[in-house]
Amino acid sequence: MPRPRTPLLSRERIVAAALALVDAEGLAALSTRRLATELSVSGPSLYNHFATKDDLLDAVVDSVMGEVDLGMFDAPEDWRAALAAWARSYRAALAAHPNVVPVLAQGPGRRPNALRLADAVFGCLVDAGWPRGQATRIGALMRYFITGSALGSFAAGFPEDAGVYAADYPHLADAHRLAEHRRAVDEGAFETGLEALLDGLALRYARLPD
Amino acid sequence: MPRPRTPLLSRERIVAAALALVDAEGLAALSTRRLATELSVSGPSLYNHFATKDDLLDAVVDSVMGEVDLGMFDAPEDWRAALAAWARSYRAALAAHPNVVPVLAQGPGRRPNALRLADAVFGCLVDAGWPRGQATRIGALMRYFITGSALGSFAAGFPEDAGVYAADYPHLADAHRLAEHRRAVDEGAFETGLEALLDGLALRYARLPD
DNA sequence: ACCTGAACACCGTTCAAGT
DNA sequence: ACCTGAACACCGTTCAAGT
Repeated sequence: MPRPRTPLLSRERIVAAALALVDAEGLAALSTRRLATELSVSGPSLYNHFATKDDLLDAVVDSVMGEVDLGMFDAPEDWRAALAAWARSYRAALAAHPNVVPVLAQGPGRRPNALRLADAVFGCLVDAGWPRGQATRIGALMRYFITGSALGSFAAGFPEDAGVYAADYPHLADAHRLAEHRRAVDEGAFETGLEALLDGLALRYARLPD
Repeated sequence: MPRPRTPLLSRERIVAAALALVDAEGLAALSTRRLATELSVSGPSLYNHFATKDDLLDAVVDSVMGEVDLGMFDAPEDWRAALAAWARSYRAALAAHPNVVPVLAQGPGRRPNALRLADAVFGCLVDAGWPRGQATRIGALMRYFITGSALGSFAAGFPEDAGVYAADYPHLADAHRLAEHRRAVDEGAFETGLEALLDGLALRYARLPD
């Protein structure tokens, strides 16, 4: 059935299926052949819509970045509130798709939504009076913290098997129970870190010469 | 030449070669067959020393974690200074091997050096008087920030091609020059973030009931 | 115990062929 | 323009065979 009158595929359909696959089974499960099967199509068909698998992955990543709200930068009350709101929106978008974070954390590359995000954050900080050099560093360090917090659950990274800890790691005696509170631990750590970070930055802002 | 009298391989030799390969060409370049060739051995030979490729990768990751200094936790003067020294040592170890960070950021799993590290940090905070719940969150948020900062250079993530930014991303007009200052930007962002984070945490520590 | 070659079920990608 | 099957050079892993 070559060349159907109405195309079987579209970039949107491919990206959606790829994201679903990565969400459900991880980055390693995304193969062009597997994805094609999922779309009821033969492997090479995808190459009519994307030049390479990396190209496709770029589109998947940028579709996740597109979910980040940037509205708070349109008419920011103050930089701290805008940054906090943006950080929470950013983290929520990434936490919904943790398996793509390693790719997206490599930097914006040429992905439009990633560049738009970087532009908005930097612009807000400079408009608020931060020197350009400092604004760059703050954009970077916020990204460090947010991507790091979405890269994988802290709590889920510890084995539930209590036997792992006994004797060798005395302070981790209760670590096997982290899984129960997985969500609360991760969310609490993010909120604590975000507020601490903003407090620390506010101290520096107050010291800025004007 | 099967079964030489002195073994051709050892776990150490394999891990060292794998790390060198990942450092030089990235995670994607690490294949069992390629690694075997590098070691002048046939592909399946590796399976005498590691059960699977994932097993081998675990050993590679833990060898990097082993480079992190934990000595500052032996007799810590104060939690803040110890945490700062540890964070810098941790980041330096990861920044030397950025390509393995996505793997290691998934959590400690059953890797001994990763568990030892988590144990030392948590123990230091609890000994300093932090409540256990807070100590857990601080351990998590520090890891978020440190792994995020080592996951990929912020500066290097922006294309050097100035044409990418023109018109569409007005605030990023100078982003193409980030590459020149790559190291300074990344280091400056890490230091600013670390100090801000610790300042913010110190504020909370001062408010702790005793 | 530790290495080998052969084999299996997979990959990403190219390309000529179809309509 | 958009899909197909065949083909190429790769994967991770198993296994029987060697010493």
